[in-house]
Amino acid sequence: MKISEVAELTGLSVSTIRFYEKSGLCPFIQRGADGKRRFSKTDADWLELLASLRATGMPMSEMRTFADLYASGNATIPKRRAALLAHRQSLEARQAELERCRAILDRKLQKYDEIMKDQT
Amino acid sequence: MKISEVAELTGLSVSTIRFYEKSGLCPFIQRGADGKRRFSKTDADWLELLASLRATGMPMSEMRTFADLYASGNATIPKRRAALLAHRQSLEARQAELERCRAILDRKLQKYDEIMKDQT
DNA sequence: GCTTGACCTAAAGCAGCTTCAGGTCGGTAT
DNA sequence: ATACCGACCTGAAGCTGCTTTAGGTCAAGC
Repeated sequence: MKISEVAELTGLSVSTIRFYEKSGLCPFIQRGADGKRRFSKTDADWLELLASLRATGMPMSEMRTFADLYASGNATIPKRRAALLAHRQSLEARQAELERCRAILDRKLQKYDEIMKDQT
Repeated sequence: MKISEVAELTGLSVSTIRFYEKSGLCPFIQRGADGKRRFSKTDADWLELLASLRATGMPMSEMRTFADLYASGNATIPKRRAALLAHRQSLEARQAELERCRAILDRKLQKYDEIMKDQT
């Protein structure tokens, strides 16, 4: 698979994928004889997971830790599981926070509606 | 009200509030004779709204536009309403995206569980 | 009177990308 | 053949949205 296809698949930009590789989040990507990156299915899946972690607000430092665990093989699965569980928690908090903000926006919208009605 | 109280109330940091003022998101904050900022209830409410917009991903450029409308009085309320409605839409998209990512994380967690069970 | 703490400013630093400048290929239209 | 195009490459600079730092004022309490 080439980088543009992985970008399409994961929703990450081509630049972001290169940036992630440089940052050590996926240091295992192979190169063809032409020097271009070649992504396996496994690579693509990993990048999709990275994309989800990032999209849900995991900082890069934490992603880096997670990637290092991933790179050291299956023995680290319990640790990875724990990390994901913890992140899931913080994601739920984030979702609750978004709901709270949505309520604030909705109240404001209602106020605007009232003002506009009064002025008719 | 002093800045630390508004920070407490809105969840913004003191630095962020100062930064927002400098960026023209709330250019109406009064100063006491001592040169310190004095926030009215209205100011605090406005900053709370700003905080919600920011927390839900509105870019500063858009907040700036919104703030400029706010600063030019009640005649701009229909425009502000439209802006908030549009933002609400994008917030809903964002929430859906978070749900999607959560599903990916959950699938991954389940996989980990299976692997750990198999290895028992 | 001296320290402590809340405030102030301007400027530098940081995270997480994105964009730019400049270069190498392989394919295709002329 | 050659000239051009698009996808890839690298390294470095630029951007957004804060946070941190350095350095200073002032009122209050010991």
